[in-house]
Amino acid sequence: MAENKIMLLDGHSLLNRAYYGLPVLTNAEGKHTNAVLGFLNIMLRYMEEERPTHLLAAFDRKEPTFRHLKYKEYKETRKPMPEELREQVPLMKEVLSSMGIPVVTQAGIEADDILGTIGREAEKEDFSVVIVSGDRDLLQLATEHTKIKIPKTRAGGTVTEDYFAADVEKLYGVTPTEFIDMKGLMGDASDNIPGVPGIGEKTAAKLIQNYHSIENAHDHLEEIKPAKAKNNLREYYDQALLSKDLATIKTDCSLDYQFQDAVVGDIFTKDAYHLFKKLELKSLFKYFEEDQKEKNELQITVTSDLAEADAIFDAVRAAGKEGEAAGYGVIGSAGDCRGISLSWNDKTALLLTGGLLTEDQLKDSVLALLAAGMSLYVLDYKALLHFDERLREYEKQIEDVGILAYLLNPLQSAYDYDDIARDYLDLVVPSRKEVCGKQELSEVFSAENEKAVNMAGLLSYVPRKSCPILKEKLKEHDMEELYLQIERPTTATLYDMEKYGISVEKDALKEYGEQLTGRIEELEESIHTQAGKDFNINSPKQLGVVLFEDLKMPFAKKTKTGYSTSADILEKLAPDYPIVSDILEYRQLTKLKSTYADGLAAFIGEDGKIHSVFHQKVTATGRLSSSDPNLQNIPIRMPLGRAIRKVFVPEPGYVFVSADYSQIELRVLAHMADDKNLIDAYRHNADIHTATASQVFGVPVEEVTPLLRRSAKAVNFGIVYGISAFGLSQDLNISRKEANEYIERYFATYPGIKTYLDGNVAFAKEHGYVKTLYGRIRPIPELSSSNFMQRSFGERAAMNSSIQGTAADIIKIAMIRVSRRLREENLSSRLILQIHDELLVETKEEEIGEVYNILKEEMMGAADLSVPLLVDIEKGKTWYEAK
DNA sequence: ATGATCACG
DNA sequence: ACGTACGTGATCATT
Repeated sequence: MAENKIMLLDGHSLLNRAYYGLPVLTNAEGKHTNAVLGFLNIMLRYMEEERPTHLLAAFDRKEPTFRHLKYKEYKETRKPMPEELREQVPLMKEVLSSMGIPVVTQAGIEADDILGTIGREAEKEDFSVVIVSGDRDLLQLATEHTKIKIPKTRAGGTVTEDYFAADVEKLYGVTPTEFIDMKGLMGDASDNIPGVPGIGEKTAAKLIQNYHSIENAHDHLEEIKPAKAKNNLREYYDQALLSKDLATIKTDCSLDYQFQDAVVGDIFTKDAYHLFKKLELKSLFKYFEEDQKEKNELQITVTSDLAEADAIFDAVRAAGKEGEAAGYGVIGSAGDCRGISLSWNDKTALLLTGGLLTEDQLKDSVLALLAAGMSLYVLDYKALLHFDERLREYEKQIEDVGILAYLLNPLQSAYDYDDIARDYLDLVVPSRKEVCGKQELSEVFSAENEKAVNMAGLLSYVPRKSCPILKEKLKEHDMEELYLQIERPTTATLYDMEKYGISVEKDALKEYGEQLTGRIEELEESIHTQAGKDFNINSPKQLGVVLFEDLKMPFAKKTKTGYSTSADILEKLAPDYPIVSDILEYRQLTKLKSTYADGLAAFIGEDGKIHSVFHQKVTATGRLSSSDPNLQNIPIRMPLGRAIRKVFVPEPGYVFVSADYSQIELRVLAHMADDKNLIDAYRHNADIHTATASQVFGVPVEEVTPLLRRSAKAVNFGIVYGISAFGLSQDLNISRKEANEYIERYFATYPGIKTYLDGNVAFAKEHGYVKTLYGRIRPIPELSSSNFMQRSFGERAAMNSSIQGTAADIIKIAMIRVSRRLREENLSSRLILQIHDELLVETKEEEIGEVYNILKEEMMGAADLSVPLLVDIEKGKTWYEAK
């Protein structure tokens, strides 16, 4: 018969260790989960290692006191537990209970004593015992049959120290019992055990090795060698005995528990699964997979037979006639399509290409479903437009569940089928990565690959099942109009921009890069000469050492890993050190070379164009983002960088027309805050930074100096970012006190702004999110943090998000209307880029006038605010000239 | 994979 | 006392 083995967990100690070992982690609701996750990881690992038959956790009854906190004279020395950890204690107990693991707590008995008592009782019952704790105090409980496991976080991973009695003796030279006496002598500051003054670890170990107990040592007081130890032991004998008592873990408490309850069963229960799901402990989902598999496995019909496919389309169409919608997904992409996935009623089918069934046939059949009035639910509408752009004609019959999920919570990192299944269907399914690895589904797909078939089925099953749920939630949050009027129509616009791309003059770009290389080599040599040695200038680490150690420059500021060598620090040093100016220039040029000259060149396609990707489900605020390459951060501020825009050119017969909103965020703020003063300034078409300077600093407009204007501009920016004195002081290189005065004067000038921002933060604290003018939400979990820094961040984000988000909403409206006008008026000009507050239109030369009008009208008219939305328009033969 | 840095709005 | 401006993506160095 297998031996019984019980594993005892020191609840608070492990939670504490896990909390400090892992970075902050929260779920979408803002619940902190890092300690819970860390605890579970340690627990699961040790269960694997030890294979215990029994398992339980001990917690202190009340506050996560450490031992002896009840002695109030020591209380002050103990730091209070951070709120983020405190809130995880009840959570952890709930998690353990859900896994069927007993949580033992008892009034007036500390966790240590619970562990000690149960450990000894278990030994008596012939269990082998494993006690897991982050606290070395527990070592006194080690015996021949009781092992103490202490997890330690070291350089990323967790390493474990295992101690039986013999191991304790080997390490300290004393038995576990003697360990208590040793501790009584040396004390423990972190545990508030006073010990004997002047006796540290060395002396304590020697005394106990010789005399085996404090009492016996005291009996042989005269023999004790170092006079200091002798005298102190005499003088502090009572304190030593008290300390010993404090350090002793009780093993004879009266507890209410039964070994039977601690028998390890299936810990991955349905309850645990739901709790993990709520907490978004994604890394643990895999443990449930085996159990859940049967429930998740879809009944999928797989066919590439033409007649069978027709029958399926007929069935889908029939469901459509009944008012049902179908889920739709594609295996592969245009020109490389392995098949499509359809879900309707409770059926799922894969129609594979091959034989008589072709990609075009499948596309046509799906289009026919739409033509018959059927609605389709999809995971990624833009991707499907790339597959078959005729779908755009049926936009109103297509729902993009990825977008819906993004609107409901824009903070998620992904909105793939598995994320939506998990979040809205309570379904844990293998992720894309698990099924395909680094490859595409179309590459690994075959009808025999069960996992791939299942995943392909999910591509239509998940959107069909989840869409009604998502739409209901969208309604609850009043975001239906945002979705229908703004988000859904935006998708096709982005598709168009991706498809058209932008032409780039390859040779000019190459020459630009070569020009840079020449200067970079010069600088590199100069820097190495001045430094007196060769080093990698691109390595902040090496650079920091050269500047602040070798050359002993001042203003050394540390980052986590070394000295900060950021531009704002280097700029302060540049006037005094020529090498620093060279480094700054070097940095600038290598950035241009690697990211732009070389980086962009790698994306030029056979058509001579760059087709960047626009993301609609990425940002927290509702802005778009761009990648592969990012065309929203092409240089413009510095002349040399700006020059790269010369290589972006329109197609022959076209010019670029660029239209950008003038200070849209500040105008949005003026409107939303309804601040009379700021609204007035905009209505009078004032230079807003000058007007702000004049009012804030109390000087007539004519007397506003460039410096004052610059300061006012920084304040205006700061307001939009969620003002902070520190941030402003950094930006303007002034003292924090001065920055504070600027801010106060600003708020005195524009009291409506202050009221609005405060109100926004208050709303966010109450609801956990902020809203834009068009109802878009941005959750801000940091606001409930007890950590000052995080909470402050949350407050700034609350102030900024509704402004930035509303501006983003407005620009999307403008984009939709501009592309609609261009299309409806049968113009050849097309919208090709959006850079947050700017639209770039590749404009046929004969259409310049019309395009100007369309841009002005639609951008200015995109929103009806209490201030005018001004738009600056320019045209040019390159992007450089159009700005 | 993560952090530092820097390009843009 | 705490230590930062808001929102992105790309690159390089380093673990």
